[in-house]
Amino acid sequence: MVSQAFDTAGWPTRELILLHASRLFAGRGFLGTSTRDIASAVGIRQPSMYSHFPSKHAIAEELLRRDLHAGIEALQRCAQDPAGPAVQLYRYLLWEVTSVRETPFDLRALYLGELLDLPEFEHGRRLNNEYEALLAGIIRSGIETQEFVATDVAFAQRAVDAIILEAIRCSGDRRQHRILDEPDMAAAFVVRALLRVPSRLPRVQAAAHRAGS
Amino acid sequence: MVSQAFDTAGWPTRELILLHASRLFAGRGFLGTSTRDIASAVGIRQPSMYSHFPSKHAIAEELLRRDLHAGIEALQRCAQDPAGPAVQLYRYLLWEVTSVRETPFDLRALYLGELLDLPEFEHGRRLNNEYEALLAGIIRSGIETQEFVATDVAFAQRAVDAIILEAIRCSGDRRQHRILDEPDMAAAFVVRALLRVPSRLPRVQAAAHRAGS
DNA sequence: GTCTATACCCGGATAGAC
DNA sequence: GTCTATCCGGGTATAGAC
Repeated sequence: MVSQAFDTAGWPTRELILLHASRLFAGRGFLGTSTRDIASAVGIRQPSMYSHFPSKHAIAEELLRRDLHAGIEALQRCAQDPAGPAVQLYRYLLWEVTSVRETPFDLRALYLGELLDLPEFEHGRRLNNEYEALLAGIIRSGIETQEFVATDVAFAQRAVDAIILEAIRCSGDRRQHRILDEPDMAAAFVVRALLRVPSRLPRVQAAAHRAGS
Repeated sequence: MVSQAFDTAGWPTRELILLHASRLFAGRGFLGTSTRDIASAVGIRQPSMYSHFPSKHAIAEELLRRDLHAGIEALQRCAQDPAGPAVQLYRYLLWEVTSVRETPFDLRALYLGELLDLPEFEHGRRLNNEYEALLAGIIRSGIETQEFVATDVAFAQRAVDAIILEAIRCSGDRRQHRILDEPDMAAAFVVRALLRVPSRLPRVQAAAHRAGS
């Protein structure tokens, strides 16, 4: 777990708190990380954090909010693509896995741990539901137009989520490069499993890479 | 999160500790669950736990050890099947998802949270590596015999892991029945995505269900 | 094996000087 | 905005009676 490789010179303290908190949460969980750990990673004293965030909870909430807003926007954008559900889904997965690879934040704790189950993260849960509904919409339309196999929508959505979450898991290991967090591999795996005619995959890929990716 | 539905009458205290601890870990994480919470769920006082386990860590370790031993055994058994890698993988997934559905323990925190990253769980990490090596072996042989698509072994293994982990995630929600934790759906999704000729899936399924499932 | 009592540390958060 | 000092609750674990 190297997790640096980003130039943090000149970042405002508030951003540094978000950055280091996300990485500490990833390693020890939200509840396992203390505000003292975060402050010490940033290089300030523990009470100074409270000039930037009213509570530890607020730090995680902002990380969640930023990430889910970006995901929801990307999904809405992809869902408008006239090339149909398979290309829409492929494009979204490319965007998501690329974004996970490139963000300086480590988002693992937000979705893999207990965080979203804690009662105080009601707002994050609402955003997450909105996100999942958009994803389910693309999948449903693919099943209805018979571009995808006739499978249970909820099941297919879970399977897609599973691959996205695994990409998030891998992003923590910055040792191994380009495994599941290789955007085209992840997107191809999912779309191939869903396409009614899997041999159409190369055409879907080509369409997804054409135009404003 | 209802999580009961099992008759715990007559269970020894030690087993009750494991049961309730697993469920509390699932909801608040290992580090977020206190020994007081566990004791109170079992119906004893907090120090009484130390007659059964030398530490909180030892409780999680036993849960890990039991689950990984069972998984490793099942993988070894499936890997000997003469019907080939696709059937071996399909059978193993059936076993795994069924086992996740039926166990009274809630195993989510063991694999989804920070637990395996904590330094004190070195033994669990070793077992987990052994488990993953066996799974990778089946996948590798499928790629070598060209029953599976020519893909990166590590990538395919991650994808299979992703689906198993999602089944574990779903098992917590005992509200929604039979979604990703429907054994045949999970197994079919994975094997279909890996088969070089996806139309062979029905034959693989039939073979997997024949004989000592 | 279970209890009460307790040691001792570390958690989040606040007050108030600079 | 950052600091020192501090409050107070809750954490794991142990001692020792029953």
